[in-house]
Amino acid sequence: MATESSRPIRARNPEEKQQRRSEILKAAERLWENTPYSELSMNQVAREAKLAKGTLYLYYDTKEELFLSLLNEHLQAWFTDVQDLIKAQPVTSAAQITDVLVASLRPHLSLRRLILLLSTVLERNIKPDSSTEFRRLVRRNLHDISQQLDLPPEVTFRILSHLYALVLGWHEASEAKSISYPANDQEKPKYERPDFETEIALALRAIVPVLMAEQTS
Amino acid sequence: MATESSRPIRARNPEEKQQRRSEILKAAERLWENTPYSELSMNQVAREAKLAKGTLYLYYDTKEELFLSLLNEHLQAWFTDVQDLIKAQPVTSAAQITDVLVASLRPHLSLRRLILLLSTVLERNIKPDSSTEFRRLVRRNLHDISQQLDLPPEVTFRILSHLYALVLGWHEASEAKSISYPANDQEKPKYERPDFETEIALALRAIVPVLMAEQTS
Amino acid sequence: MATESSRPIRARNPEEKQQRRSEILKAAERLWENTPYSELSMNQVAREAKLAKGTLYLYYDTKEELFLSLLNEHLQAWFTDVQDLIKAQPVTSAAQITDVLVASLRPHLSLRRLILLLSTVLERNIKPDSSTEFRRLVRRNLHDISQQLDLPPEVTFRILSHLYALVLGWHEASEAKSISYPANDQEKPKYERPDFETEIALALRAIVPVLMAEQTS
Amino acid sequence: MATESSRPIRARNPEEKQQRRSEILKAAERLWENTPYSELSMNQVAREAKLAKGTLYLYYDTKEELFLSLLNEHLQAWFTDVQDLIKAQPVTSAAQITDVLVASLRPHLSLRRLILLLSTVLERNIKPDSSTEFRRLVRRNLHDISQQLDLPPEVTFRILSHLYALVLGWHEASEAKSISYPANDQEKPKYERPDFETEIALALRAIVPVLMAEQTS
DNA sequence: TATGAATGAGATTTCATTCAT
DNA sequence: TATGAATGAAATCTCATTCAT
Repeated sequence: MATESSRPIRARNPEEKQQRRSEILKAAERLWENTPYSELSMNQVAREAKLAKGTLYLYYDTKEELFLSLLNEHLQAWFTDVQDLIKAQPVTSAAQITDVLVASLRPHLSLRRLILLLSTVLERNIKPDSSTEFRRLVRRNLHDISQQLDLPPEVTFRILSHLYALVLGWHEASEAKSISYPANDQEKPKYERPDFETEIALALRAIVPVLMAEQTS
Repeated sequence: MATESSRPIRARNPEEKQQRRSEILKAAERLWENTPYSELSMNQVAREAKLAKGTLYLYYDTKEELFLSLLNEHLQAWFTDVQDLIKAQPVTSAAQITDVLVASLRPHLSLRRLILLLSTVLERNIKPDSSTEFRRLVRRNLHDISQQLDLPPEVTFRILSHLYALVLGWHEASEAKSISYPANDQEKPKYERPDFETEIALALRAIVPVLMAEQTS
Repeated sequence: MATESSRPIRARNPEEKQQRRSEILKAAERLWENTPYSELSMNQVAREAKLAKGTLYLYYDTKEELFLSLLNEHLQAWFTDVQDLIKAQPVTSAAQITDVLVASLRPHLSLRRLILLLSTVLERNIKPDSSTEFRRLVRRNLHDISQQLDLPPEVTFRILSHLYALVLGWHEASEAKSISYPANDQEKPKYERPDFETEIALALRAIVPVLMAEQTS
Repeated sequence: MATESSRPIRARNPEEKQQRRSEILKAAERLWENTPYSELSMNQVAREAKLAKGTLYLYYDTKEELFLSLLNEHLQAWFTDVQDLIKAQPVTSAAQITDVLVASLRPHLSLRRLILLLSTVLERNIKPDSSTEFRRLVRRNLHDISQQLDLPPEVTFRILSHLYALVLGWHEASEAKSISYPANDQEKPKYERPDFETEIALALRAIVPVLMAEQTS
């Protein structure tokens, strides 16, 4: 009786388990929004999910698996957004492609931060299975998008790879507070801190035509 | 003689201290070449440098400071390489600039890995001083290079920012073994894994002219 | 079965936790019997208790807390002994009180050594809570004893304070090997090293009547 | 030239060395007045003495030796005071002896704190030589005093031993802030904190006659 | 399945002491 | 003799992960 409020209901069947995984993910998500990875402990996630630390490990083998899963979610959400945008309007020219891609990124700040993680932290402690699943997800969406854009998959792949690199690189260069300026720093930076979207748009607009041109050769 | 191996020479004057810092850095460097950050312990660095653990902390306050310092070294080495390359041959066109920059990166694999670190791990546990020093180094070299290239500093800054983003982004996409394919994976990637240098060259060649053109407007 | 030696049983409910605390205390106790405080490391305690170092810190915040707890135990044991002795025989005269107190100390060598610690080392690194708990223990027992002796609490308090001072002072003067005589010392001490019990008895026998007399005035 | 102000003059001959020892002792003394032993680092002593840490160790082998030396000084000063007091007025009765001893302690707070140290910390890390020297000092003064008081040395020895025990014990009970009451503690101690001098006087007054009487038996 | 105590590795700090210069 | 860098042991703390219940 007293236990009901203090203990979560046991997840017995697969659906309940999936539900539980999802709750954990949502908890991690909430914390991730305003906590950097290194300061975000499994303990906190457990507390936020109202579960015991050990329970987390029934659903995710490692901290990295948990965050890779989070990345999966966000990536899928973004892929969906991209596809929706393409469906909503004709996208054929290089400029249109660029615009759609740049616009699609706007609401996905968390994804951008997660992508940085992938490259460093998430490399380790990942089961081959999770890694395979991740690549499968990317491949599947890549394929769908290349069909929608009516481009050869190789070209789509390179475009998105460049986008990925730009997102990863520019995220850090523009938004991360890393090596930040102390409040009283006399040597203020002379140049504007570059804007994520502007620079990515500029770069993509320059790159995409080249990639599209290469296919014909 | 026998003593030589048992105790390091004491670093008394500033030069010797700098020397000792440098030795520690070299030890960290050797380990860094084949050990990921998270598996590289201060204990190991101490052993490799043939110093006591406590001594390390006389020279570097935290693990992060140590690696930021390593990044500093590599960055300076690269900046020097870039400047040497520019001196060695006329570099005026966008294509020439791109070629020089791309070529300069070739021997700096460690730098590329370190840059990834900066964006995630090195954000934390860094004294404002170290952060300031880091930015000063970047600024100084940026200034020098912009003079050599006879370009407005803002343009140089943006070019290098794009280079930075591309390095950061493409490093991960091409060389990192992250989310790697298990040996027995049936689903071999259909597309060639993109090549770091090729893609960066392609992108930079497309971007630099745009940036140089913007200045006149 | 084989597991029994590799991992301690987990302390889940409060009683088991108290049990675990007590085991740690017993381990500390065993070491304390033949190791001076400064040479007794938390590492050793952990090994002796067959626990990981970190586990110790789940139960005791600092080395000082651990030893204050040890003192608590011993003090309580002694207080209990005193009360049992008083119950066992009529104790009314000053002489009887003295005899009981002196006799009660005999088996508590560890307590005497701990009391010395209290005055120097244990002052530091103690949470207010622990300090309060310690004083509460003293007060409670003081109260009980004064009731048993049918003396005003103030008198009991002063008698025990003198006993405390004498124990602290004479412990050092008689048993401690401090500033000990080297084996080959020509200057043998001319006088007998005073005996702890004799001197305390002598002093207490002289003091107690005075204190008891003062109450009537 | 510049060195003169920044470096102490070299102590070459024995007098200069003694002088240097004395300076170190004075530095330690100044710090000891308001710093507990455990918080008083050799580094601080070195700074206070305007010497390098290593130099301290040319004059004192260990931290304990240094503080034993400090104790020596204070003890000698007190012995001298006692002897001066005895010379200044007739001291024959037990009461007079007690009064003189109690009065003599008044200005020697530092000594009282040092005596506590002796019993715990100073036991260790002491060369036999220092220990011998310490006992020699005690013996010499004991002898002188017993002559002045015209008492058998054994009796003087026991009286002073009791005094020592009382000082040690009551110092802790009355002055030390150990296990102190937090400011907002509701459970204020019901009884007055006993006064060092009052209690020692009371005890000594009761004990000395007994000891003096025993000699005749 | 759920729990949270236990683990153990590693980072960091402090400090008495040693030793090359 | 004087120096202060180097040592190394120990305390402390944090955290991902494991495992007995």
